[in-house]
Amino acid sequence: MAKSQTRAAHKTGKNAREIILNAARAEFAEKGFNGARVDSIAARSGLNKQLVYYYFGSKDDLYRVTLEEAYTEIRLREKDLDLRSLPPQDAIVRLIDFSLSYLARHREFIRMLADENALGGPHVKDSDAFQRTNSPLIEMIGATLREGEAQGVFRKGIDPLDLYISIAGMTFFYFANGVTMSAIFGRDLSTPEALSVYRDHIVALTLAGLRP
Amino acid sequence: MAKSQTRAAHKTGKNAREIILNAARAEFAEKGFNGARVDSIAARSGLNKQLVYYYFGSKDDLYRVTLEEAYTEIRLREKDLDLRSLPPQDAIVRLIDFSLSYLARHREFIRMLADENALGGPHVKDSDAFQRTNSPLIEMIGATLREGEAQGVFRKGIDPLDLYISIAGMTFFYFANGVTMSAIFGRDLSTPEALSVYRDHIVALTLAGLRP
Amino acid sequence: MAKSQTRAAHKTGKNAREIILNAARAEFAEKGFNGARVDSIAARSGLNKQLVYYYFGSKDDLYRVTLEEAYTEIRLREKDLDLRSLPPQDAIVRLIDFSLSYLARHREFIRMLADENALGGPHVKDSDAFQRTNSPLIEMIGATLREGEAQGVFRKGIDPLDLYISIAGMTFFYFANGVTMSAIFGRDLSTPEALSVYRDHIVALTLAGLRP
Amino acid sequence: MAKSQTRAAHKTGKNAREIILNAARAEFAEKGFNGARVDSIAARSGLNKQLVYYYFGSKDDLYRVTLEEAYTEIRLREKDLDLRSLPPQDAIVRLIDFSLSYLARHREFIRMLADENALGGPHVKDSDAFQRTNSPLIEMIGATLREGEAQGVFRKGIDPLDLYISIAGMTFFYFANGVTMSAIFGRDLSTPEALSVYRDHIVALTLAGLRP
DNA sequence: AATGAATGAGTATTCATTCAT
DNA sequence: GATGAATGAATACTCATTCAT
Repeated sequence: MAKSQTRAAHKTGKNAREIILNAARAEFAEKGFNGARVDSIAARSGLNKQLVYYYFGSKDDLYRVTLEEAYTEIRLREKDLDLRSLPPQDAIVRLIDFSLSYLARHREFIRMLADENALGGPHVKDSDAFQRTNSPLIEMIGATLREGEAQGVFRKGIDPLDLYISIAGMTFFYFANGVTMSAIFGRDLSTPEALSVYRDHIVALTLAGLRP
Repeated sequence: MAKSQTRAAHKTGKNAREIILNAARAEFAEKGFNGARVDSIAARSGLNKQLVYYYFGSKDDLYRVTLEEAYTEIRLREKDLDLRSLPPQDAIVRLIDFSLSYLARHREFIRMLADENALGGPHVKDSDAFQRTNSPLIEMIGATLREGEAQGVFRKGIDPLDLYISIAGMTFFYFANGVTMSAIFGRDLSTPEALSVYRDHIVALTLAGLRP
Repeated sequence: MAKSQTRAAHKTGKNAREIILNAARAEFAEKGFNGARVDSIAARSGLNKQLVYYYFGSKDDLYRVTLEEAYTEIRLREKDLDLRSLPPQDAIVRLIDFSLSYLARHREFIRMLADENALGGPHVKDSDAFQRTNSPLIEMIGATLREGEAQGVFRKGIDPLDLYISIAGMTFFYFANGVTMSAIFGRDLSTPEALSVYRDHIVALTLAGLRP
Repeated sequence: MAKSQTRAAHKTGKNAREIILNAARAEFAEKGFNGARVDSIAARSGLNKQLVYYYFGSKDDLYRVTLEEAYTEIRLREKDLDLRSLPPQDAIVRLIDFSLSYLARHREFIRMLADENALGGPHVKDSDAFQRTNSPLIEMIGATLREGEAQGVFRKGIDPLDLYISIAGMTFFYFANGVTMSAIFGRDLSTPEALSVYRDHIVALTLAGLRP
């Protein structure tokens, strides 16, 4: 498989850099930064270890780039959300659903984010890209809140970043800490049904929580 | 320092096992499971590496026990919460405040939990202790919700576990992912003021969110 | 089992020293000197590790004593052979059969002897006991050969030690190197049938080989 | 010395793999599998420890390959014996002399074989190479025996493998267990004279033993 | 751009042995 | 005699990184 992937890559003109990044994302997501092996990333990519160093310089740099790419991607998706075109309450629901579905589909993003934070953020701190990829989200949420206030459906004085953090917390935590919670509370949270029930719960809680 | 710690331990009758566990908690919290070094744990404890193996058998087992102890401790504190003695809304506020202050004081718990989950829960899965340390919290929250319903201050049909997860999510995420969020949104979330503002936000959101 | 063995030992008055020696023989035979573990010997004996040191001082000394005991035992059995009471040719057959059956029953003796020799005999060299436990065998074989010569059934000039070595070689090697030989030649040498055929071969070869 | 050996190796085009194998053979022969140290093998080779793992994967695998190479070499020499070109009795003498001189010159082969068998053959069992390196010897001995029968100089019905084992036993045992035998019987068996006398003994015993 | 070979510094774990009681 | 606790010195094995081509 590795071999054919390489060949395919050569044919399609896909460059080695991108192939390595994909392999790195998978490896880092699975094992964390410290658990990941450069050898393993090379093997996953079907290329050799030295190319990893040729393109990325070090394991730390590779991790940083992988993280940046993950953030870049989610920022792109957030732009598509277009919350402003929706009635305020629908906008909040869409935001919650987007967050849940994106995280459900991108476990590797959860893993990398949790890992990076658990380690104290050493790669984020070294990166300019994070500051530059200013999220449009806070502004969009701010506009939604103002519109909701104007329409009388939301309370006044809600801080958009705090709201974002609370929504992100409720969604991220569900996936990120599902393993220990399932173990402790004896309820399987990984089923679509459990997720659907939880989604309705946080939608209701948030919408009601924003009412004047 | 190491020597005097050992001597002090001997004087106070504290046993080696406990000393090692404390050192392990600090090391694992700081570096994560893979980043932690058994050598470093031994050095922190002021004892030698072989004793770690004498008492715990392996790095994995030591991690598991450390995690179990951390859970045991939080369960003890949760029992003291005594939510039933409070009016329903006050009980929810106390729950949120407890969660925030416990996590603020026990960053090592956050780190270990995030790390364990990021790695897929390998130690939790091997442990019977987790299943046995049934949390009294969900039941307490259930009673609070029922009382709130009876008094007409809470909506019907709220699932206590879902509520717990959403509160835990909002609080845990704030601390756990603070590093990347501060970096991306350019607001320092680690100040007491920022925390206080956020606390008021989630208290308001949750209380309003529970109203009928 | 370990516990009951200890208790049994105490009841029967069997002393700890002997129990440890039995455990050591089994462990050394199974794993060789370097592969054997003092911990494992203690566990097998049902006693604790420190007693091993109390009685034997070191792993090397324990090995030496175990080897000496093994030799002492085979010397005792050799004395019972009483070759002198048999006609010369019968005596040789009895010698071969004794060697085969003793080795078949005492694989641990084979293992320890092979191991000690493979390591260059470090324990034998430190032991006075080996020199003192002068084997009666060579003298018995010498008498048998002289009697055979006198009766005209054996050639002259056969050295009893050389004969002993050749017989010991043919018998010892069969058991000692059976594993590699079975693997290489694809014939299972561990069956009673294979042993019986081989026994007849070396009896015939030796008796014919001694004829004038 | 180590350095110059490496350089010399590079100059002569000898590759690292072969250098390591030579070092391994010496170390394993001297200390046995469990007594041998990977560090020591690396030091002997003048290369570093990690290369040992790069080329061989593990200590066990290195041992297996070393053992296979030792067998491969003796098989090559056995092919040169060309017993069929000799009169039957001379062929047997040549077989005995080959066995004695090969073992005398290759003590490391004796040590490794004894060690492997004493440990129960763990490496032989994992190896396909042993089964594949079918020895030509048994067939050659078989042909010699048939020719001897035809000429009336050998008895009928002698099994070639049994004969091989008895000869191998007499020769191997002399070298393999010489240390303990010298210690017990008080005769130095390591002198050329002692060997020469023993050689004549087993030649005479075997030839006479094969007569009709 | 690409790769087989090589290495410094570590990393969890083991083990014979001793201490203190 | 007997034992739980403690330790110095290894020991097999790993891993990010670099060299040479």
